[in-house]
Amino acid sequence: MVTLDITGLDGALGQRVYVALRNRILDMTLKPGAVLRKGALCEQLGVSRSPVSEALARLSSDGLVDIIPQSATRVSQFSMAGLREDSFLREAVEVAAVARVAEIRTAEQLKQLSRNLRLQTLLVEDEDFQGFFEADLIFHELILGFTGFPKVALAAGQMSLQLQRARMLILPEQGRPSEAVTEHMAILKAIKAQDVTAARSAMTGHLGQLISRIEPLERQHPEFFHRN
Amino acid sequence: MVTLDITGLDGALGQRVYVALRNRILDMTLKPGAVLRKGALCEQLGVSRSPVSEALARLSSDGLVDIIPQSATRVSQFSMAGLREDSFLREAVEVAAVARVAEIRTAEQLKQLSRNLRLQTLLVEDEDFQGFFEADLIFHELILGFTGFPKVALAAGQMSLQLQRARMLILPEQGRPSEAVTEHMAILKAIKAQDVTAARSAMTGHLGQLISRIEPLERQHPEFFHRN
DNA sequence: ACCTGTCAACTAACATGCCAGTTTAGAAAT
DNA sequence: ATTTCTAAACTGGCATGTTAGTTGACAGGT
Repeated sequence: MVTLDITGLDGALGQRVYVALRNRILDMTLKPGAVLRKGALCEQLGVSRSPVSEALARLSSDGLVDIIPQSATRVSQFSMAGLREDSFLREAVEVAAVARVAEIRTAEQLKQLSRNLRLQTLLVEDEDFQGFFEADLIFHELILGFTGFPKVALAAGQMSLQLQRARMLILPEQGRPSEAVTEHMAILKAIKAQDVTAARSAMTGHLGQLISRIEPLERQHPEFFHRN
Repeated sequence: MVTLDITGLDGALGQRVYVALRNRILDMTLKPGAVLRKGALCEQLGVSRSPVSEALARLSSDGLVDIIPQSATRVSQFSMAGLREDSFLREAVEVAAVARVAEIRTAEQLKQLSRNLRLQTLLVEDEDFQGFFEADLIFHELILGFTGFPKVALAAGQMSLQLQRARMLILPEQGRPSEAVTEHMAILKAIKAQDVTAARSAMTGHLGQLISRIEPLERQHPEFFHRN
């Protein structure tokens, strides 16, 4: 039984249920194809069906669950085509963002990115891969935020939901974190130099690494993918 | 009183209510700042509060309405900053899309775009601006679709919701439709020539026209904008 | 005249009962 | 043993009663 808890979250009940379920889906605790029973969720969370229904509806519009009317609600499975689409969209937004940031970045912003990058280096040296994972996310969020457009980070996050979930399946690979740090350094270098073209291609190359590592997952974990 | 009707739409009640309200908001029949009363909507549509609540929740996550907890639900007002963000995001996606389409387009796809463009020319000559408006939308949707990534068109549409609404306020401008057709022709020409760089800059220039025409609206219609 | 505290009337959020469509297991027929 | 039909037990969608938080007006004090 998956443990779910909405204590410690704030906001309305529906919001809390949504966040709790979303986290469990994104960290792959709730596996693709798993059936979500409204009644069971209500009992487990100690709330009524209203907030649960609302949460499931939102997850459905996020593409994280599939609601089959009058039948069942399932955690959505991956489709490689869908993941490629998500990657294309994410790349479109992050590349546009890094291009803008390369033009308008301030000294203070460069300092923040440098600081994050030094942290990444240390975490990789210490082989703290969980910590590196988080620092990696923050590096990208910093760049997205430096566009001055808060919605850009939100949109990129929204489009990357399935990618983030699939990423959980990628086996830790010898030397990959260190490569990623090198790629991040190239991005920062281009931003610092205000070289828009270099920033674009550095980001394109970096993001391309993820989808190319996701591609093999369809053979490794066919049970999580749509039969096509 | 705004007329609302969900007959003629299919799907679940919540879906129909959502579409009906969404259309009224996007065509500016429901004005920014207008209060949406659940009770009134239920009575008017002849449904209970459940599907209406669901619809409002979805509109809220689309950013088309603001739900003030325990208080009221309002049609969201514009913020120029938000519109600039939407424009940035839309540009990121549509430019990436046109770049890809320039590379992979087929002869049949070129034919479809040419056909649409000829239609645009005729509609402008006939001064059928409503018809042109729709053909314009279809031109962009065709390009987005030709990426082979259905989600791209959906994402672009999602990001452009506020822009589409604001566009309704732009006064018909002498000669603008004909200019737009010229810009569309430049885009098609670059796609035909498989000139990725030209396609990107043609699309960038074209989309930049819209936001530059939206900018003056804040002075012309201050009542529709957030006080900042 | 103006600030302040209280209260009534409103709202969205939540709980729960009900209904209709889907699924599935088992019985019946072949 | 296999297929087909049927019915019961699920599910999600809808209606509606209940709760709790916000707001705005009004009364009373300064």
